[in-house]
Amino acid sequence: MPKNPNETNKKDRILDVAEELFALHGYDGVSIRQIASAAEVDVALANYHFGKKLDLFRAVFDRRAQLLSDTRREVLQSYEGKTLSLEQIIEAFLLPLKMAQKTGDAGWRHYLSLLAYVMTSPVWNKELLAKVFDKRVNELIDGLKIALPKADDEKIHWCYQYMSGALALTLAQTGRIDRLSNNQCHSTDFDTAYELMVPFLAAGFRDVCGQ
Amino acid sequence: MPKNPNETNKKDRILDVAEELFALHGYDGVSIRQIASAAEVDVALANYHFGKKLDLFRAVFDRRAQLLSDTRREVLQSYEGKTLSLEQIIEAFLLPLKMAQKTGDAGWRHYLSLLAYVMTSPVWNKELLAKVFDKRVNELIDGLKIALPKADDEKIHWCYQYMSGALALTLAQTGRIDRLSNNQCHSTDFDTAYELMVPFLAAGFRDVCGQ
DNA sequence: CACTATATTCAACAACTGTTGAATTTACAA
DNA sequence: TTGTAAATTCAACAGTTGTTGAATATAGTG
Repeated sequence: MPKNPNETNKKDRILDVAEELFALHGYDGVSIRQIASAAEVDVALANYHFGKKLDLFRAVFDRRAQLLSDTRREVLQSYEGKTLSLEQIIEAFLLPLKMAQKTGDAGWRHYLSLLAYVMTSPVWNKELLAKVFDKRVNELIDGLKIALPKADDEKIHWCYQYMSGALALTLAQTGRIDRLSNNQCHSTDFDTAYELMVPFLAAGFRDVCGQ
Repeated sequence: MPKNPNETNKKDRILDVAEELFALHGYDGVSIRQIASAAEVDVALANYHFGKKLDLFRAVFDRRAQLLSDTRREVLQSYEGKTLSLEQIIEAFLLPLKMAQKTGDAGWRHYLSLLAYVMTSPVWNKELLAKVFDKRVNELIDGLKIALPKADDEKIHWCYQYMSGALALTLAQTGRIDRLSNNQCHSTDFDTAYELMVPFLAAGFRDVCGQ
């Protein structure tokens, strides 16, 4: 029985299950048979719909990546013309945290964990992130340069990486913060993570990148 | 021919090669045969020295983990009695960045990438980090509570996670900052990463955690 | 030298991997 | 109903996986 009883479409079921398992165990940690089995589907069906395993992985990644990148563009365009504040740029970058809580479904949570896996992997990083996200990211960095005019490029890029890392570890939902805090904090609490991360990062940017 | 021509000990060669390959492709992305082949060693030898694949992975992780945790303890003990400043706590946490540059060898760089892999993985995180690192980490968090007396525990734990993420992505050395900056910045430049990360994080902590 | 423990290799196992072609079922339009 | 394309299953392939037991080599000791 599939987790979402409304989900009778086998093609989508394969994507959903693959998304969850890839996020948890990585690309090489999951076999097509495990995915097919969990989706209650024949092994050959995944191949019929998505081709090779690598193509299935790309399909899983791309499904929500485009939506994420597009939403980021919309957010940035809503400020059209006006100069973006530092906080607004950070909020646009942290948008993934907002995506999951809006719908509230588990699929997005799994996907964001997968996104963290890709962001922190030396191999996937190069292949997958560039295609969909780089254009928006360059816009964000250009915005940072305007919002922090006194900073040189090197400092901005390093601070951007710190921001990216803080986001990635939160998206990963490793459960570590739950353990370290004796269950006072929860990995899945993206609301609190977002509320505190914005001022944390803004203060860091201002301190390192002047003014 | 092994990369380090002085390294004739096959047992150590297996560890070195496994360290590099596990860091790059993850646990499931590397086979024992690939490791043995790269180390120019028979497949069965890895099993003879380290047992099962999982034990080999643990051996690779533990080799430098203990040294890292011990060095952190020494740093913290050197301040014995005195109250730690926020910057000193952050510096103790960012110690891994210092370990690699001190020796300058590639082995540490590979290991830190592996550490990032473990830190960001939902499964390894739980199994490996707790054993060796949790004691020191709790000391660091206690230090943060003293250095930031007005902050409640929840905020400190979240800020700690942001710090942890910023460190992890840097340790991962994904090469993304190199591409985004058009090779102005380099993933392996731990010196610059450290110099800028300390004030960045300190400012974030102070802003979110009062004082 | 002979003895012994350690180190290393060889050959093989059963299980699992991704992938495919043909057969079968289902959905749907004419 | 018949015809047709899409969806799904079945069975099988060649290669790879982790692991092991026996055989051989090496190093060090008496």
